[in-house]
Amino acid sequence: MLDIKLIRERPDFVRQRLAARGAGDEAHIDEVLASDELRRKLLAEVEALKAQRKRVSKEIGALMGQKKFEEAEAKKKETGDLGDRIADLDKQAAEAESARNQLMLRLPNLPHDSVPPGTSAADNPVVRVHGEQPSFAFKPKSHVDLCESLKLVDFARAAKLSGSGFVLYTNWGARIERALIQFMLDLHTREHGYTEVSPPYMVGPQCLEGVGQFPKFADQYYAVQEGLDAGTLGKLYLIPTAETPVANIHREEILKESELPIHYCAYTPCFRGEAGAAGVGTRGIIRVHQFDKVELIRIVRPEDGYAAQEQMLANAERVLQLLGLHYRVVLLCTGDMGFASAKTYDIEVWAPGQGSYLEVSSVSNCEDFQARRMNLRYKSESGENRFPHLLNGSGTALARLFVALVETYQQADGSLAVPANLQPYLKAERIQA
RNA sequence: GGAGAGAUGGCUGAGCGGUUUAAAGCACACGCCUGGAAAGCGUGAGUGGGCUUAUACCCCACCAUGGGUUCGAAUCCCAUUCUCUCCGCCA
Repeated sequence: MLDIKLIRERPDFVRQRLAARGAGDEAHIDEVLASDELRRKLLAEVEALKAQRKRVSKEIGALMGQKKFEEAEAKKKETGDLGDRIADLDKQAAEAESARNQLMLRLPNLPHDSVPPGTSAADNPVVRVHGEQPSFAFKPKSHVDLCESLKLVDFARAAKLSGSGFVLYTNWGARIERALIQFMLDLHTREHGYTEVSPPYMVGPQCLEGVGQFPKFADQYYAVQEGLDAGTLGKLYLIPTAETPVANIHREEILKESELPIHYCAYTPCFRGEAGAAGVGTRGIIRVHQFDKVELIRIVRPEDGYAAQEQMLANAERVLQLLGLHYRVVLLCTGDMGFASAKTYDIEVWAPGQGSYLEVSSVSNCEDFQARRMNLRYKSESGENRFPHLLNGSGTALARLFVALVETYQQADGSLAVPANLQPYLKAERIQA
């Protein structure tokens, strides 16, 4: 959520930054300002009436205490219709506030100054490239074929269980998945200073609203219903990312400045409806309804936000470096950034069988956008309550990492070499059919 | 799912229609006292919003949440949520 004071005081600046996203959100600023002004006008009116009611009620109390009942009755008549007028104005003010907030919840974050202008992924500058595309003496196969031949994934039976877009990892496939999760959690907790948490995989809608997934993108996620009780539908949602529960851990709290920075990492499965995405990259496990991910979250002081983002990016890159994978880092342009983010880097890993880069990590600084939505604050040394910066980054997403790993380490004989840093976890140097 | 108890500021905890402007204690900040500290004494201090150049005044709201009764609700009524104890079911 943007700061209403900023919108009031610098509406042109806000419009200009929203326009940079190219989604037309700047058109709503006038509506926000109108409902905000109406709300304040109504508040001034109703609060004056409440002050009056309070004063008279106190006088009535005093008269009752002195047993002057007749005078008290007279006073009661005086305030007779005050209650109704207050109730009416209260309702109007609440409606104006609600209208303003509904609009505000649908406004995305303002892009940071350092974000390049652009309209699509084609405009994202490459920040750096790590390593080189591996060369093969043979034509590298797709992970789909490798998973079939090495029996890492059973696509047909996954579809039998859950329909398309789901993965049944089998035998070494399941063990690789687990090894990767364990490897990443160990790296981030032991070497990068994150505290591991294991959150619920279902959360209430306020958590999705807190990080900016609701209300605008409510059609993207799985709502849960308990048994056959339709009344429970929408009380809980399957998490689309660990960011949803973990970033919300301290919602509505006032932290001490000395508690910052907070670093969390979490493994969770992620569930995404991907409405409207049918047919797009659906072959294999590149785009699926359920995938695993190790997520990094930081809660930091505003002045530390952008330095923390660079560190998080480095933390995520380290995963790919240790696995010996070729990747590049891109900086998302204004038109390609997510709703809540002020600045986002993507890490794209090379998948030789696909002949393309796959997004495995997205590292965002949401500044105070999410903190405002979830009312998360910290008390500064000087005693004022401030909104911290919230950062999230994948460290990294599985499925696509699995694809890159399998396609990169495939051998001429159809077997799979295990990268050195994964061998202690898999207790194997090579996997064959 | 059944029965009972409960939810008050950072924490503990009183208040159960109108001198409550939410007592008191702990913790916190500042001051006095002291050689320094402790103790003692004094003062201050919650959150959000409105008005405002203002972090100054003043005003409004907030005692789990949402409704209701009343001139007036932390207090009475209803619903909901959550916590605890016991029973049932259960990995």
